[in-house]
Amino acid sequence: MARSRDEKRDPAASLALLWGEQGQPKRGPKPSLSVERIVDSALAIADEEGLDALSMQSVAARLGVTTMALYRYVPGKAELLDLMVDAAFGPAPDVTSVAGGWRPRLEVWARACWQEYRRRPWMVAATGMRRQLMGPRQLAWIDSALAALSETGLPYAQQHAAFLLLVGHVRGLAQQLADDDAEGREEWDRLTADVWARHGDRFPALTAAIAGGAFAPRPGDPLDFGLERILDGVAVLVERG
Amino acid sequence: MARSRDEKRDPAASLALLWGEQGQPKRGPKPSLSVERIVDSALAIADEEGLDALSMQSVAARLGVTTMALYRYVPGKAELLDLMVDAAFGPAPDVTSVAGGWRPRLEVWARACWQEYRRRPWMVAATGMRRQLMGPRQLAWIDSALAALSETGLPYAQQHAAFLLLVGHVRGLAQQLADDDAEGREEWDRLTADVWARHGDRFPALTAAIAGGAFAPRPGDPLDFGLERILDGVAVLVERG
DNA sequence: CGAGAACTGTGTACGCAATAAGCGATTACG
DNA sequence: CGTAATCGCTTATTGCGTACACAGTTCTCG
Repeated sequence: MARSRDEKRDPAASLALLWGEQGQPKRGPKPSLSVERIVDSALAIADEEGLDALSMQSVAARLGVTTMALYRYVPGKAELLDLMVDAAFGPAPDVTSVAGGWRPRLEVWARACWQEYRRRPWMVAATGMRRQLMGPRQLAWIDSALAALSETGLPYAQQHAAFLLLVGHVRGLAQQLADDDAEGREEWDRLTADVWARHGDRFPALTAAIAGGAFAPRPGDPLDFGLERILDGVAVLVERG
Repeated sequence: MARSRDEKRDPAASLALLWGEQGQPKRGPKPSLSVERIVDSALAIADEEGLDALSMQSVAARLGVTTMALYRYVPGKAELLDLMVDAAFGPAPDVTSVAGGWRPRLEVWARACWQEYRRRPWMVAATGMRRQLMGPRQLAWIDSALAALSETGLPYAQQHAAFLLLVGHVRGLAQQLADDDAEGREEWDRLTADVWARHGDRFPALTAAIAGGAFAPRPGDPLDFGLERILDGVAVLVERG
């Protein structure tokens, strides 16, 4: 029930690849490829042409080999995606060097995370479809955030919950804005306005909000509002503690 | 550039379908299907077997027609998904009847929204891949939340931002827990523990958190923590007013 | 040094998915 | 009644993921 998405995926194999735990072969011809080169090509394709353009064939073509050659290095597309997801993020920010306690550190972390999602918009779609696998990069980011949170003195359970809250905000925003810079934006706005003219009267609160400019593009980083609210909320909890 | 996901999608057609704006035919044989029946079948398949099992063929088979028959009613799979996403949510909660001002109302709203996501875990994946389209159900939910938020007296822009924050939390949590009740959970934990034993020393904060039980399953609704934090944060803003 | 085992990239082929095009049957309007 | 619109269906195309077997390459062991 509802778990079919993992049916063709081998998490153990992904993890082994992720942590470099496959002993390299002793005999046989020199490999002309490597897992790393394959992942790099896949990332390049996703960056340049979007996730839809990512296929075993497109990756192979970019590397100048046959499609099936990839299967000597990677069990299948699902596992390749696992590797991409972990590799997509840059190195985790070193938050311990930020002065001012947990709050500014978390802020720096959140902004860095946000930057990564903005840099690779396809990540939202890629991770939305599969359970997250614990790769080295992923863990480094988590570790970095938890390091900042540990200074709150909150119980560990609440630190974890706060972390999830923060990531949820970043990811949610990334999804919200995933296509906002794209050229389809205009058509979208036109269509929405059209729907609006036709049926707006059925939604009074929304009508008022639109009239009040709630949906107008605003200057500044869209991350800010939620970030401040969340940290305020955590601060309330810390002080109460 | 990263917009390929919409390349094969006709948002105008989706909207027309969503709002029932396609004049019904005058001549020709009686249709044996309807858009509604198709969407219902598609929802049933997604609910029972997951998003991966959703194909034009599976929908058609469930309805006892050929695959191509569906194309008389729906332009393509992308548009069918648009319809599913809007139809997946039940009617928006009537929040105006909740006593106590904006805070309890928003809380009720968020919990209702959370329930909907829990009921249809595939929604996270389905909406993660495509820009949200404004369907009637969708708009009703948004309207409901904005109605509650309008009582904060905050500027409309901030009401909107607070709304996004709340949805982000709900969605983020839904994704986080999407497979948690599934039978694959055990293998997952085993693999993660294994990775942990091998490389845990590289992540001190994470190690401490795990030792402190940060990742242990906890009683109570996982939504609560973030919900309270967010509302606390908004409350700070309101009082500061 | 020579044999075979381990490993490489490749060619071919299968099955599934989305969907374009065209066919005969059906039905309301003029 | 005829004709145009519309139905569901058959057939064919395209692209995908991947199983399988083959031929060449390199290391290890006898």
